[in-house]
Amino acid sequence: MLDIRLIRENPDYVRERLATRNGDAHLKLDEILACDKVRRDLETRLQQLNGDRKRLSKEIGMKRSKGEQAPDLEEQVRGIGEEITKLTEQTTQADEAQRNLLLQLPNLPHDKNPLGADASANPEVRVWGEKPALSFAPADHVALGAKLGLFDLERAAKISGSGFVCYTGPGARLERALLNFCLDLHTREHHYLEVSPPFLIKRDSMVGTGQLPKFEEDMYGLENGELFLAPTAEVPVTNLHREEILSLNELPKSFVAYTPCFRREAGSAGRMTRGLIRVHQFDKVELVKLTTPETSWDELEKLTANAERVLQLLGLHYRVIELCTGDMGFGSAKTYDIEVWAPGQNAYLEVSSCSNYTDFQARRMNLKFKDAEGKNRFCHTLNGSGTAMPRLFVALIETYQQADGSIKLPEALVPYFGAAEIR
RNA sequence: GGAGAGGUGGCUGAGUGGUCGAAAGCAGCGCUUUGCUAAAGCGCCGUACCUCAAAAGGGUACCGGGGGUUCGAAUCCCCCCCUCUCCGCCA
Repeated sequence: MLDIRLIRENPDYVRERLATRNGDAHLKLDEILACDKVRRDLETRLQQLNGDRKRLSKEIGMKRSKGEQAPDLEEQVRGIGEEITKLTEQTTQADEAQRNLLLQLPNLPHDKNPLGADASANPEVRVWGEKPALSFAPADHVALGAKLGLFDLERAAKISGSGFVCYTGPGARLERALLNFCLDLHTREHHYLEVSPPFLIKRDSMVGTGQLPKFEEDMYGLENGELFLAPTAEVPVTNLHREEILSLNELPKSFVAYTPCFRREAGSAGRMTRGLIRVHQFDKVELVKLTTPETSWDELEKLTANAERVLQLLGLHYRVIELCTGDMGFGSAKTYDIEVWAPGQNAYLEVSSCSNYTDFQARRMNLKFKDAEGKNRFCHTLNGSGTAMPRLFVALIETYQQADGSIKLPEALVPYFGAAEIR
């Protein structure tokens, strides 16, 4: 959520920054400013009336204690009270209207972000490794999975519909190995605190990280819309400290969490959805940081490097791209995507998206910290997947496939998988 | 699911209709004194919003959340949420 004061004081700046995004958010500013004006006028009048009532009621109390009556005063205050009731209602309405408008606005992109309308304008930041030179035509992960019995898409569809996967045998074991590998790496070497959060999330928390109110159709909901299946561990983990004031010396806070993620993926059928590439339920190991505004940009670089380390240790070729203003997610001020090479797809797959949300989520969650001067300020929040499993799984088996259709696993994974190859 | 107890400022904890935004203690910040790895004394010490060009200042709201009674609610009434104890059920 953007700061209403920033909007009020620098409307042109905010409008200009929002206009670099896709969408029409920048056109809503006038409506918000008008609403803000109405709200403040109502509030000022309401406060005057409350003050009057408070003062006069006190006077009545004093007279009563001296044994005097004051029927005329009481009548006057009663009248004020009726007006207060009316004004309170109007003020509450204006307040809610303003908040609802603000919740529709995306975050301001960072001033230095590359400008652009869509993914084609995303600059490549760096590349690690090289495309593996296979001496044979690489098989696609769906074919490899069928041959080696790694997963069963048909039967998963029988149980739950299309877009679900059931890992089987060595596939299920490989999935588990990857999760444990990531969790161990981020806890032991990168010193993140592991948390295992709830997967069902209240509406408030979904609003806190920005999934709601705008993107309800992307979520799975239960209990008449009061609970949602977590679309990413970002939601429960970032909300851990909502409504809290953290002390300076405990920041930055770094969390790593494994959760399954549930997404409707509404409207994305048909494009790059083959096999495991885009499914309704997938496992992910997520990184989350709560920082001060002063350190958040450095921390984003570190978090991204931590996420990249997973691919480096697994020997997977990848590239890092920076998202241009038009391609960035709703709450993000700056995002790096990590895309891993998948030979069977002959394409890069996004496995990790590392974002700085600045104070956008913190304002929604009311998450603050006490700075060196003792003032309370909003935290910055960051998150990035330390990797979405199905796609990592795809890149891994496609990269390490052998001519005979078996898979030779990278060194780092062998202790987790318990064998060096799958055949 | 049933019965009971409770929810007050960073923490502990007073406060049952009016001068209570709220005693006291602890923690924190500042100053003074004494000196030595600390003590004592004094002062400050919630959040949000409104007002003000800004600072200073002023104001309003907030005692789990919402509604009600009343001239006036932390305090009385109703509903909800959460925590704890006991019982039931169950992995």
